[in-house]
Amino acid sequence: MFALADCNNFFVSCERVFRPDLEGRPVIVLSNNDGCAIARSNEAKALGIKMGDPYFKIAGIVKRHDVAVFSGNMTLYADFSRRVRSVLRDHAPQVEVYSIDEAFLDLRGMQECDFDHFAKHLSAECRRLTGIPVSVGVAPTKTLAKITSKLCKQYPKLRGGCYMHRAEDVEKVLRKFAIEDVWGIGRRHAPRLREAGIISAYDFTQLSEERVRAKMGITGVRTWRELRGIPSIEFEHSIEAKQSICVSRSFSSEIYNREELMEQVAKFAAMTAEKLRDQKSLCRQLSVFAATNRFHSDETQQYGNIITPFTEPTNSTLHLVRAAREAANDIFISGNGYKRAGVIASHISPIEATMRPMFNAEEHSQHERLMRTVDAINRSEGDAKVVVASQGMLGVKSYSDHRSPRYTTHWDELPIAKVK
DNA sequence: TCTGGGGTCCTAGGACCC
DNA sequence: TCTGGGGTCCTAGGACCC
Repeated sequence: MFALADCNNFFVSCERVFRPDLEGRPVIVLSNNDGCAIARSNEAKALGIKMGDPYFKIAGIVKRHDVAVFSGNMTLYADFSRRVRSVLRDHAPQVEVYSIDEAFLDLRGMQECDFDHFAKHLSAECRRLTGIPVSVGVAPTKTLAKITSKLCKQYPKLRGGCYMHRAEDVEKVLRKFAIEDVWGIGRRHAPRLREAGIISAYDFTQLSEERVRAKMGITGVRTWRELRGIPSIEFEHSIEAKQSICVSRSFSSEIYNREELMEQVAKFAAMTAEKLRDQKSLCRQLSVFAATNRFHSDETQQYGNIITPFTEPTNSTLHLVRAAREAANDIFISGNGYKRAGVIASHISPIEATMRPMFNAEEHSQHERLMRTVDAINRSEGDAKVVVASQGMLGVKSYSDHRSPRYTTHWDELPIAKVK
């Protein structure tokens, strides 16, 4: 058996932990730059606010219904995510962290277990110890566990946990489960399937394997098998290092100045280098892009993209910032307004498995020490205390007008600290 | 005025090799 | 006119996820 533990309306739930007055009220959390709604309380969903709705388009609803609005506070959410994971690890033999708000549990080591009781108990423990409501679905495959956890959200009677395994129960649930809501059926295939009369998850299971393979390839077959109760998606027991690392942002307003674009991109490169060092990796390639505002169709459009290979694998802020600035300089065209930019590190390998450079060994080790020292200072004194000068002294050019305090990680931001 | 960010896997086709 | 066969590696693009 597998379980999926899924935090309900996660970002909203994090905000509510320190704002219990918002219980029962519509709440949304916005993406970077206060651009789109990326998390909604049930009350906000009921008002018709959709995932990804631009904030300016729902401003009317927000005002009329007094919706509480928050800018994304990723530091806070990451800390709550860590707390929930810690509770999960205390209750299951194996945990696979799937996203910031979801984790699979491998329960194959727990043969003689009342899984329904287990699911409800785990949900209650997460709530008690972290304040976050979590839905726990247990089923014979990961895909079915996903569906089961959605049931928990739909039916409060299940008290946050449910075990689904009997064939007749599975069939009953799948008959009512819309095909487009199945994990692995995306926006591309769902309409095609619907046209072919495949409306429910159950309909999909009744197709022949050959037909599924022909239409959707091996990934479709996996989903098909999982819905039929045959585990076909691996449980990932260990966290692999990322194969690519990307830092990108939209800006609060277009950038028309060459040096300003170069500084912004340099910041992204510095953040990328830190992430590489955090996972003890090196990269052999950096790709830099900068794009104009795609929503302004009357203006000159550009999507500039430059790939820089490194002769030696690196995770040095100095190397990445230099490459990023040069690329941004080459992409920049005077007169264009850049609304979004980013960098992507790829061809990533672990530091351990990488050959030491044959030349410049001395310089290389000094460089490593410098980066270690910078990381140590920034960890203890707060982010970006030490930066490369060519990043500029300002932050990323973006709005976050409704950000809550980082209650659990930044003491100085607590409301009480400001009272004195 | 205002429209998110960060990943993975699969597949087809080209380059290249013997 | 005729113009092998098979294998690997790499890459770009598509589809999916939260």
